[in-house]
Amino acid sequence: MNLQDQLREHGIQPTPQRLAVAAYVMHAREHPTADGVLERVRKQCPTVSRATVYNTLNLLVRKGLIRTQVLKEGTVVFDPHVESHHHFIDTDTGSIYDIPWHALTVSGHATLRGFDVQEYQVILRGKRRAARPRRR
Amino acid sequence: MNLQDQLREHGIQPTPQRLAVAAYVMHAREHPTADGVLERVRKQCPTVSRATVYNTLNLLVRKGLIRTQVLKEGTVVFDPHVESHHHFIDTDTGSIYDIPWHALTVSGHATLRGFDVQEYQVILRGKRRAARPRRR
DNA sequence: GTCTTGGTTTAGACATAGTCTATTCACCGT
DNA sequence: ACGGTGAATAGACTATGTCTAAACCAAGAC
Repeated sequence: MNLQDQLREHGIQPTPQRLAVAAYVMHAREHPTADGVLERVRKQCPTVSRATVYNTLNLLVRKGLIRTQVLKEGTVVFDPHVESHHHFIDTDTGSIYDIPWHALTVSGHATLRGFDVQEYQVILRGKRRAARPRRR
Repeated sequence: MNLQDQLREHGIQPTPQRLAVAAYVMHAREHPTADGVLERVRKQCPTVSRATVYNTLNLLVRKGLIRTQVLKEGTVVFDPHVESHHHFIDTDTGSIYDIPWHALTVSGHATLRGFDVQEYQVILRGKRRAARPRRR
């Protein structure tokens, strides 16, 4: 399905600016910040304003196409991966990696007295290990 | 042990301003922000500057007396609880609660390919349940 | 074709979190 | 009293994010 129809299905009028923002953020792997999206989108659409990018990102969040995550100091990051998953943060570079939901198991959250847990995630911090050399 | 000696033990010259900041933040239960600490400390020490509060908080973090946590949008919060623990965030009020380390168990983090996990915590979100009425 | 209308985009003002700098202040040893 | 070291202060500065008012644009009514 093309992006234009995907926006329309969620009740979002597809404009060139919104398409540019959505095209980038919905396929981003690096958990961009709003100003990161702005910078990137301006390469293709140099007249786009900051307000439009912020408005569009918030709109995409309200419509459930992307999520925000509080993982960096001082700024929110956007994540096109809307299903539950965990995050690993490289303490050297600040890079954020998605960890699949089923890679980790958390127990005990259902029996916490006085807390009605609706969602949770594990935040891991450490160093990215060099990928093991692939055998030919 | 009194606070003054505690600061000195960590190589921090105790000044009235630093004592006021430390006295508050080291016993705070509500995970205050820097500006929250400023506001509170000014009640007792109205001439204290923003820079001093920020400097002191950062100093206490560097010396290991408190920690920062990235749990709120747009701002860091301070936590006097320096040992590993988890956090529950009330989605209605934004209040943050500490969850003891042993209340939850996470498995799978040791076998993640390509990630050298040094620390982790679980972030839970939901609603605080009314405390069960205490029997007299 | 022109007018109107509703939603969109824009620039810039505003708000808040946090850092930095230059000056002033306070304490200590001489 | 004097000088020096570190701390505190006010205010400038940067960055993230929101808000507002005006300009813009596309679609339908005439």
